[in-house]
Amino acid sequence: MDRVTLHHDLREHHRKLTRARQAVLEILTQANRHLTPAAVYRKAKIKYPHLGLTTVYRTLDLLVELGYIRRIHFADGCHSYAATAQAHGHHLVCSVCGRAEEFGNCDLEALMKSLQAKTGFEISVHVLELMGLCPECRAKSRAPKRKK
Amino acid sequence: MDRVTLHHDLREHHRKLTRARQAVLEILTQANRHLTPAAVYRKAKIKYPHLGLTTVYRTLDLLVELGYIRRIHFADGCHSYAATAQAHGHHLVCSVCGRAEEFGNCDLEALMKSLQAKTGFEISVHVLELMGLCPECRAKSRAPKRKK
DNA sequence: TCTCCAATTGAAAATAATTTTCAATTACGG
DNA sequence: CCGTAATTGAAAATTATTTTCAATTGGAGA
Ligand SMILES: [Mn+2]
Ligand SMILES: [Mn+2]
Ligand SMILES: [Zn+2]
Ligand SMILES: [Zn+2]
Repeated sequence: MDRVTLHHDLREHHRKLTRARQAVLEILTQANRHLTPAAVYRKAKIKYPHLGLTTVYRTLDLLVELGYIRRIHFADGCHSYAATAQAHGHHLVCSVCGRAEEFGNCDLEALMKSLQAKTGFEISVHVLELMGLCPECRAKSRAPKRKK
Repeated sequence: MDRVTLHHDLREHHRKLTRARQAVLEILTQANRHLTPAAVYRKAKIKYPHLGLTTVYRTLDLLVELGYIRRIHFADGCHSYAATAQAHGHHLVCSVCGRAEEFGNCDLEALMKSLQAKTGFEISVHVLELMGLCPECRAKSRAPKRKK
């Protein structure tokens, strides 16, 4: 996941390691939460002022392709991104603060087997995303409301 | 799922049963596949020429809210909709023809329990979507390629 | 270290997608 | 039927995303 690995992966695809790419990945990796393209742009621009929004869009696509980040889907206001550490990871997202926790072991084998048998579909991809309250936001929401 | 049920559900929310709403739901229910807002508009407009795209967007939101349809997410070109028969249904989508097969019993209890314990998150919502080839498209893709 | 060139970039413009406005219309409880 | 809140669709406004293209840059190879 570090710069070296990225550089390596990029080389394999005949792509270059650029400041723009480093900035975008860095932002998402350190954010520990999901971010929209616009938010990534805003934050990354601080580290690398010359950055353009177009490049952010292109970079997000690239990083998804390489598996460094994943697209998060919401009921409304779709399209946010979160960093991934695992090759096959999913996210557990806090609906209040946006924190995105990665998890693997999405054990869907049994379900998929049974569905393949029942429907004849040949399943190749799955999208799994869990949403709720992170421990911190959970505590806050329980705490007695203060003034007003 | 029929008109009567819809009328009833709408009444509970102080909403009216209109031709536009009937047209949109009918299209999605009979389509047996996922459709983008624009596609729904195109098709529904045939049954009800006076229909406006704005209304389609509003209606899709409403139907999702009432649980008659569900939003389908794709890696790219997000945002399609598919009808649902079950209160808690997910979709198995064919990546070639778009056919959307509904399934319930998404048995994620064990996974969620384990994650709640491990992370402290209080999980309340989950998004699960499976993609692959439907039996028909599967057969076609296997069949020897013809001319050219 | 220097060269060369494919890959990359960002501004601007073009598109696509979605939402807001608002005056006219319609569903439906009474 | 009436009265009225809900709905509608055209047009305009916003937002989101993609395309263009000339200038710049990373990095493989000399
Ligand atoms: Mn989505
Ligand atoms: Mn489920
Ligand atoms: Zn939180
Ligand atoms: Zn198919």
